[in-house]
Amino acid sequence: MRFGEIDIPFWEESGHILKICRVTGARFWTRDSSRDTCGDTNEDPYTFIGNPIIDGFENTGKDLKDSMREAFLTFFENKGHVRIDPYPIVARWRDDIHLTIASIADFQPHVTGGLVPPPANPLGISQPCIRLTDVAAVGRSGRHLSTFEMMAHHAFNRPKENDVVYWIDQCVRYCDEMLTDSFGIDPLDLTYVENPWSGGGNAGPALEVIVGGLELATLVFMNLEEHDHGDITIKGVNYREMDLQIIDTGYGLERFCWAAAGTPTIYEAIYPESIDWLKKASGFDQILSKLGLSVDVDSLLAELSRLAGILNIDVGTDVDSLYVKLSERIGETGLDISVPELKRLTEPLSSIYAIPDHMHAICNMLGDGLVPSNSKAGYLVRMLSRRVCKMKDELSIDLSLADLGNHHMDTNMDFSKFVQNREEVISILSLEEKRYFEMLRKGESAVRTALKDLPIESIEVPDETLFRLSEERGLSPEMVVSIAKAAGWEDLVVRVGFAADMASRNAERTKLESKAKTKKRIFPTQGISPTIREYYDDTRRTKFEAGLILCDKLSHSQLQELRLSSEVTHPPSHFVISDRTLFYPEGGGQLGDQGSIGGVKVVDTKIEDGVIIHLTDGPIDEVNLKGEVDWIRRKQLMDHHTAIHIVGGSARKLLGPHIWQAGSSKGARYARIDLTHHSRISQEEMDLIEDHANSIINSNAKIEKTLLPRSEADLTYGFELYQGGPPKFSEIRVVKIGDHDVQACGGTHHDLTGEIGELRIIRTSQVQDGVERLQIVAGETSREHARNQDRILNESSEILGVSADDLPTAVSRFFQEWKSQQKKIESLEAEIIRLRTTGGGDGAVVVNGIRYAIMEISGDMKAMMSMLSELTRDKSVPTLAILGTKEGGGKLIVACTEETEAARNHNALEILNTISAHIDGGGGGGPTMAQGGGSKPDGIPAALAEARVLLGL
RNA sequence: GGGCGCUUAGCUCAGCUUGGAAGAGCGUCUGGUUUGCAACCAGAAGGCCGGGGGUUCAAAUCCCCCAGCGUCCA
Repeated sequence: MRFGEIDIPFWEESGHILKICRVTGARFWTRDSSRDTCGDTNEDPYTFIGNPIIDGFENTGKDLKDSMREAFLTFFENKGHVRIDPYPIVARWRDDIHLTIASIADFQPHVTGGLVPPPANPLGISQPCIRLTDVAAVGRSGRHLSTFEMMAHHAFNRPKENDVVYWIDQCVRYCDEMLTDSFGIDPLDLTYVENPWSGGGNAGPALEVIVGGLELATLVFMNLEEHDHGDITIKGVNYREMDLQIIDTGYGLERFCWAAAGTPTIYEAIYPESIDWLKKASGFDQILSKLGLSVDVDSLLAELSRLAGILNIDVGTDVDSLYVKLSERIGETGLDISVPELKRLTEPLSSIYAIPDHMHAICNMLGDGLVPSNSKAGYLVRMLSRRVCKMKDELSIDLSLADLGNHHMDTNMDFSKFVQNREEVISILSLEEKRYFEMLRKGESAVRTALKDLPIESIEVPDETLFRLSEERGLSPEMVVSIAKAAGWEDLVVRVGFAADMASRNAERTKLESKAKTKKRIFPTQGISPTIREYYDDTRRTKFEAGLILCDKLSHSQLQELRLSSEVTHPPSHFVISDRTLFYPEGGGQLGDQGSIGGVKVVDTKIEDGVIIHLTDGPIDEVNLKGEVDWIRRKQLMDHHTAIHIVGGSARKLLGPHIWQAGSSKGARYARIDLTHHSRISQEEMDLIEDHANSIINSNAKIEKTLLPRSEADLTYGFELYQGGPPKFSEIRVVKIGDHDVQACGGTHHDLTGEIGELRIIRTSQVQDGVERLQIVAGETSREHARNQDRILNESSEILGVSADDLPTAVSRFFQEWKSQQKKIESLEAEIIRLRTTGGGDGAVVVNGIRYAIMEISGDMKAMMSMLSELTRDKSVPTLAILGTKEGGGKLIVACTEETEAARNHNALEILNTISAHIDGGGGGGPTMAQGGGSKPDGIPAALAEARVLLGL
């Protein structure tokens, strides 16, 4: 049997026969001996529209989803599966994806990698998921969703340990029984298509479960992992059998609902109220009646949905050519509609369908405490919000994004389960809409500037311009064209196929970027067992003894790859590895310890594969080492680290559950913490957080550090634990500060908060949109900071001769005076120039009707320029002026009155180039105006003298 | 995480490609005009061209670093 083929006793018992699909060539199993397509081809239209294939569900919308989910979970509970609560939609336990994209994602990589046991085995779950790869097709295809729930039953087997819950045969039996018995699907309608699955380093056989042209579920039997010497080769990659073999199923809740409701599109099955509401708000009925279609609208919609489902809409699909195809296909069914008519109907309709879907995703993400941003997961909420804003504007709906949010939460969600409160979600939506309008407003002038050289009668905007406006300003090609039309370019249209080109351009770029960078090993740590870490036992101990394992010189390339922090004052020359140590290696944002070991100085400490590396300023020649950690530095690092936890907890308490740690750094001089927050943190909020944090210090709360198994830690504290990022080990070190804050953390902390003394938040800044950085000093650095501030104040006020209290007023007064005096000097200089130039000025002679003004003046380039313009402006007095100044290394200007004898007879640039040699300089300009400078100011008189000789004066 | 862009008058923005006297519109002020106006006419004030380096005789303009803001992609 080849990989991917599935032959189980169930097939024969239940009367399934193996067939090859006439269209796709796929192997599939069916009970229907007359069937010759697998069910998922472009020749298999939906059969359930207007004719539900799932029985027993009368309702629609949220109620339908709730009862469908319950039916699924109950079925599997009755089959011995434990029901598990869904995980958050923001996948904070993973660092490879931002959002939960499948039920199995909940258990990756820790459970699927065998590091941690599953929460139950077997288990049933309905996991809300978000996938944005096909977001462009949502609302158009009739079946695509960005948010959906993946219902699933999972089992984790270890066949080598004789621990097998169930495998392929039993899994298919469960599936088949549920679909036919519980949901009343006609067994003859069911097909199981063999379609092996591989991805993310794993692979296995899989079955797609198709009913009525719709893929209702996928059953994956994950039993292979990538391995260089594996004996199974798939697509050129070698795989071997895994110790852990996983039943990974996925049943589309919304698709079940659709099949049970039989509505024209999936959207009407799950968001019926929202769609009716949006149709009313947008006057969709009027749009329809204006079209004056001769055909019945409902049957047209049903037909559209069936066809749009078959026509594959992918990212980058060219929508225009799709319309042409769609119109042709509808024509074949006897309905007559032109492409423009079709567009006018489906454009607003697809928005009405997509808005509830997008709002569902948005509310889920915000409810989970996600903050909109211009990068990472936060960008995904922003992108969806902007899509909704745009669709809503195009529909001319007089509702705000917040209105849509309120309606959606009322109609389609049970918001009580979310960490974020409803008011906060609404205020974030209002903020996002404001930002959207701001972007549009700024976009208008950007479009005008970008198009200013484009002829007004143009039909197309250059591709490059559209790409740039889209990437730099967030303006889609449609927006650009509509703005440009309003500004005068009335004939513009978006080039056919442009969207597809832009998508493929992005795809191309992404491909180039995805060259995986693997973390390189810097030190020869292979074969060395992990160093025994003694710094956790007693955080106050500074002296220890250890045995030497390895000491070697640091190579040049090692030094370069180390990326030492600025707190490392001496460059290291050697590295030392011992069997045990008290030195804390850089990790979790806390910098490495310093001190001494074996008689040499330790300038920094790193860790690689559990082996701790002391970076030293010299070699070690003894085997039994004595080490001592620099306690003053360590104490300061602990002050800062514990303070960061306290401040993070305080911010969370005061600002809300959307506050997450987005990064942190703790050095000896100061520490900082990056927090997700939707607005800038004000001075008042900063003060409140500081006060709250200091009250925690003053309460002298106990700091407990305990080691817990991952699953136990998850269960006890939830995902809030992982502020510092996804956990990497099966055991979690939990640092709990009284009742204030609890986090997974490997850093060194005090035992009591009072040991810090005091902390101060000295600065806030924005790292990126949606992420605020707080700079913190604690303990000794806090006092140092205060002293330093005092010193700056004292020195400044001493210079001005005022008291520190009067500093702001004094500085402002001096600045004002400085500005007005500058003005006065300028106007006085101008006055002097006027006086000198009226009446010809000194050194001016008139020859053949041309005035020659050649003189040295005292003043800068600017003064010289204004004098020059005084001299050469008046066309009734043709003038050649040559001015020089000794300032700035020597400057020369030559100019003649334009359009006069002076300009016809003389070339300013030639004169300048001849005389500028005297000041060792050069210059440039045109025939009527040239300027230059040099580096020998004393040559100015000689230069001017030569000019006189040159001109024969 | 990876790009790209922006920062110039109180506000909105040109100018940067190709270095050579800092611009427009709106707003403000003064004067004129008008029954009236989001009116018109004439004039004026208002700029560390984000900060710091560099190249150059000369930088808003070219190069590097930093900061703030925006945006796209993952």
